[in-house]
Amino acid sequence: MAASVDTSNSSESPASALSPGPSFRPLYDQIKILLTQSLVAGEWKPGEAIPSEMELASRFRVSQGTVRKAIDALAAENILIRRQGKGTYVATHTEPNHQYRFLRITPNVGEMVYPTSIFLDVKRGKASAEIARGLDLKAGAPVTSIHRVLLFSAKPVVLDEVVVPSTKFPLLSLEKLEGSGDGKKGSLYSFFETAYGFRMIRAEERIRAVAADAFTAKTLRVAKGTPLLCVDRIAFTYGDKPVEWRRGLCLTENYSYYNELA
Amino acid sequence: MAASVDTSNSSESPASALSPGPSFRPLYDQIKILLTQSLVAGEWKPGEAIPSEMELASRFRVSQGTVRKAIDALAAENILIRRQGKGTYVATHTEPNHQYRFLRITPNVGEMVYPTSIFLDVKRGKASAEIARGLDLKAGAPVTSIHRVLLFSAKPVVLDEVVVPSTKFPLLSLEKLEGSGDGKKGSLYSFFETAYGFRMIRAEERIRAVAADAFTAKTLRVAKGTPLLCVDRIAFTYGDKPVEWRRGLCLTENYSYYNELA
DNA sequence: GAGTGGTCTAGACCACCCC
DNA sequence: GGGTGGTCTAGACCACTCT
Repeated sequence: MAASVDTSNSSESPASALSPGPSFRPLYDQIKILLTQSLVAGEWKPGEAIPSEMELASRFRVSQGTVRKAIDALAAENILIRRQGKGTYVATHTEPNHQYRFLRITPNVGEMVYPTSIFLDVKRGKASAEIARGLDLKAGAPVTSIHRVLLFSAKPVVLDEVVVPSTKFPLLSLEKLEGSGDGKKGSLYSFFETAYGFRMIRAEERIRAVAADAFTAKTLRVAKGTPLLCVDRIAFTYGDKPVEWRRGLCLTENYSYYNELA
Repeated sequence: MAASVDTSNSSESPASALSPGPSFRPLYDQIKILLTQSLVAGEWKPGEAIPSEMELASRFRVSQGTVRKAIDALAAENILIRRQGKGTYVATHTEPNHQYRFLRITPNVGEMVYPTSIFLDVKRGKASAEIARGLDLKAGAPVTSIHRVLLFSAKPVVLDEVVVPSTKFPLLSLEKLEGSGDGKKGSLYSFFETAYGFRMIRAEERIRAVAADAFTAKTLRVAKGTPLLCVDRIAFTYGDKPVEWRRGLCLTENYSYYNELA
């Protein structure tokens, strides 16, 4: 117990000796870190409720308002979800709302439609230099790659290659992917969460335009050389650790990549 | 004065009769709206400081904490900027930090580099159906379009077409664009702000892959048919009013569109 | 030192959910 | 009715900037 906080916020204790030092850490920031640690440690699992603000306040020996501000920050990052009158929950890709949180491919016209997956194969191999760099692995480290096609309104639109470190995702196979409840429908992240306990909280993407090669063209049923979006993604879990590398080749005839700039 | 607020927050007053009605508007939300109105009315101009939290609190007859929460929201939307010890300022595209806030084209490797503009021409014409829809105009309304090339490290990378309603941007010409202090360097939005008082606060983009046509290919010095990113953008001012339509054709050999998903 | 934003507290009360 | 998040207040104190 007695998990109280560094209330003596004076000049001492550089904490981790980085840049000259902020030499000042707001209390709510320390609380936020403690909450994140509990999340990483698995104290509260995705979908579960965390303790009430009052309880956390007394546990950390701060006021409710301070806990509140810490939770606000985590909620803004989509790591926690507040539900008035019920409690605060650990976000999960399993819920319908958050199933496709990272999906930016949308129809050019009409209502949103969500894709279904067709898995082509699952292979084990060695990380290329590019992938090793992105996933923070040694070059040549064992990785597992998944190939799939995304169907929108029953038509093939995206050819995906998904690469994860084999050590973190053991026993990954076609059967396991298709056997899982949310195989065809439901995002991969939902599967990663339930099957391996990895929750993705953030991702970075780089988009380029490329010409379809023979295989891709055939898979997406277009002419070789057709311009496609090439979307490279790195996804991160708690603690900003990269876990997944992904390359999507996307036909943008009837769909496009939507983005809001603020 | 006496600009006080609807403190009687009871069930009455549907305000604008939309969905069944939230029938509850937090005080800070009303304050936020009042602040936005002052912004729209030009009471405080881009770059200027707004009154202190204390002063606003007494003006609106609420506590400092409530004003604070309203300002927090506007700061999160990049509409206001807080500076500890100095005051709260109206955000502007003029400042170096915010000059390229909406620019997502970044080098594949190495440090960020910012583009310079070469203006090709400025023409007046009528809004196409697509543009009229995007800018919320009548089809055929008078519009002014700017063509420019963006040079990164002195090499042509983007061919831009920028369309704005002529009524809102009168007397727009090549000379005016190039004569302005920030003609070649500096974003267009900086120019729009100083020359016409329009500040862009938000934008929506749709990205597709296309093949370069003859003119574009020549301009970007690549082969006709080269795959390019086609980035369509609509930019909005205060009150979410669309003001600018833009289409950028982007060579993604050494540059790519970067995006963070959270 | 005066003024501004930033943190923290303690307590009252409201809106929502579920029993 | 009791619990949870959400709003609002009033006041104390801290950190930063400028003069």
